[in-house]
Amino acid sequence: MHARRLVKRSVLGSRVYAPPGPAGDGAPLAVQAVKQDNRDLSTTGTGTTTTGTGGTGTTGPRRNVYTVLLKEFTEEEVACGTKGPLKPSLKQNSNNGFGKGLKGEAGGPGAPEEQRLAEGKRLGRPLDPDARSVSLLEQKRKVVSSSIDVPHARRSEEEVDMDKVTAAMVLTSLSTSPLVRSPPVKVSEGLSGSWKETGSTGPFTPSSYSSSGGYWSWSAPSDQSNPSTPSPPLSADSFKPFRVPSLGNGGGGPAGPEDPSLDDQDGSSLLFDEPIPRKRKNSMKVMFKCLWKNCGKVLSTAAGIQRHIRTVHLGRNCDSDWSDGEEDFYYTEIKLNTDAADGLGGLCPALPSALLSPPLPPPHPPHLPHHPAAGSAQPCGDALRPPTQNNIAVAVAKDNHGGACNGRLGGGGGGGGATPLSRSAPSALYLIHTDHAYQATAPVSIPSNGSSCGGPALGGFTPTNSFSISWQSPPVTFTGNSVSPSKSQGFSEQRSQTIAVLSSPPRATAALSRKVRGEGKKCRKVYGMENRDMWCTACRWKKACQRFTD
DNA sequence: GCTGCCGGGAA
DNA sequence: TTCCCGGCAGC
Repeated sequence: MHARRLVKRSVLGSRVYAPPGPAGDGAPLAVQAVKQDNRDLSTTGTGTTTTGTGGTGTTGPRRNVYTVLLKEFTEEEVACGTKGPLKPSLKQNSNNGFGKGLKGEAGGPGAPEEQRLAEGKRLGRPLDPDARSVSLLEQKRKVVSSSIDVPHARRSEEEVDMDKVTAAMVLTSLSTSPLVRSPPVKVSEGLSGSWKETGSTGPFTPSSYSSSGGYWSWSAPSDQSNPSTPSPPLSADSFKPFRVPSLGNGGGGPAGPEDPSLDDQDGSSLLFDEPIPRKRKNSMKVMFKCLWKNCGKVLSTAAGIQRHIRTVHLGRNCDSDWSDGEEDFYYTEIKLNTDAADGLGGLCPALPSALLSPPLPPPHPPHLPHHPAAGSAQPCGDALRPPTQNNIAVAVAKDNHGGACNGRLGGGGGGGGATPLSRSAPSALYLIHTDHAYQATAPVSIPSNGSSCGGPALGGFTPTNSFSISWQSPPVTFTGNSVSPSKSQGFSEQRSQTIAVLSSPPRATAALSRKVRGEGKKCRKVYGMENRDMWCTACRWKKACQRFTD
C-alpha cells in the first residue's frame, strides 16, 4: 500500500526543466529510475535528485534501491522521440492518452502483472512479496518512467513544452504544496495514465473546466483504482488552484501555496482548511478570455473559447472537437463577481483604492508564449525561462500570478491581463478576497525586496515571490516584488499613505480635537443636580455646555 | 472622585 | 433628531 503510494507519487517519467544556469539552461530533463541492487540508500548520489522509492517494504531482506536520475535530453530527443529513453513513451503515448500510453507500454510481458497487481491491491489481496515484487517493481519502474505524457501525435515544440511545464509543475507541487499531501498521489498517475483521457473514458473525472484536458487536473475522484488513498474526492473547485495552466486567475505560483490570490478563496481555504463561503463562490461568474494578441474575445464557456482559439488562432478545423490542450494556454479564466454587495465595494478596502488607481498601461493582451514583452518585463524569474515560443511555463506562471492579483493589478505590466474586460470588470480584483475584519484594522506591510523583477503580470508576481495574505489575522504581508518598477513606486507610495491613514490612531486625533475642558461655570455647577431641568440641553445630555461656554 | 464632554446607541 | 448613557480624560 505504502509502496504503491510511493510509486504513484513518484516523479518518474516526468520531464522537468533544470533551473536556468550554466548546467541546465532549461534543457528538458527526464526523471528516470535506475535500479541499484543492494545499495545503501545513502549512497545514491549520482542523480540530481535521489529518493528511495517504493519497494523497500515489499522486497524482503534484499533491498533494491532505485536512484532517480534527472536525465538530460536534447530538444530533438524530446520533440521527435527518435532516440533516447523517452522514445518509448513518446511513441506509445502518441496515440492520444496516457492511459493508452500506459497500456501500450505495459503491453509487454509485464502488463498483465501490473494490472493484476493493481487489482490485487484494490481487492486487498496480499501480494507475493518475493521475486514477484521485484519484477513488479521493475515493471512498474518501466511503466512509470516511460509513461511520460505525450498528448498527441502532433508533437510540436509547444506540446513538448506543455509537457515539460506540466512535469515541472507537478514536481513543484510535490515539493512545495502542502495540498499535495494527499492529492499528489494522483499526479504521477495522472501524468502517466489518464491525463488525456479525462474527458472520456479514463478514471479521471474531468474537472468542471477541463473540457479539453489540455491542462492537468487533480480532480480525480476517489481514484477507483487506488483504494489506498482515503482522501475524499475533491471538488472541482477545490482544485482550482492547481488548474493553473488553464486558469488565468489562478492564484499564484505553479502550485499552491504561493498563490494566494485570486483563487485565494479557494486556495486559502485549501491551505488553511477553511470552509469556503458559499455566497462568494456562487457570486462568481466565470468567463473565459482569449489571450491571443489583439483578440481578447470573451466567452462564457471553456469549450467556446477553446473552439474559438482552435479555429481562429490556431487555424484548426473547427469541425474537430479534438483538442490537444494547446488552446488552454491561450485563454484565461476570469471571474466576475456578480454579487454587488460582496463585490468591489467589499473588496476594495482590502486593496486601498489608491492601489487601484494607477494609470493602466495600454491594453496589452498577455500573449503568453509569443509575447516578447513578457520576457523583458521579468528578467528575474529563476523559474521562468526567457519568453520563447517554447516557454509556456512563462505563460502559465504569468497567467497565474496575474490571476492571483488579477484584475487591475494583474492587468498591469508587461503582459498582464489588461484587457478590456479585465479593466472594465472589477472581477479580476475580486480574486483577492478579504475579510472585513482584515480590511478594517489590518496593518498592511508590504516588504518588497525591491529586486529587479519588475513584475510583468499585473503586479509582477513571479513564482519566486511569496505573496501571503492572512485572512484570519489583520497583518497582511506581501513579500517579494509585487509590482513593476515604475508602478511599484506609485503603488508603494500610495499604499504607504493609505496605510498611514488607516493606522492613524483615532484616539490621537480625538485627543487633539477634544474640546478643552471648560473651567468656567457650567449648568451643573450653577444649578446643581437638583435643578437639572434648568440645565442646558447639552449639559443634560452630557454634552459640551452651550450655555456657559468658555 | 468629580466633572466635562465625546462617541454612540436607542427611540 | 432627540434623548440618554458609557466611558475617557482633565482636574
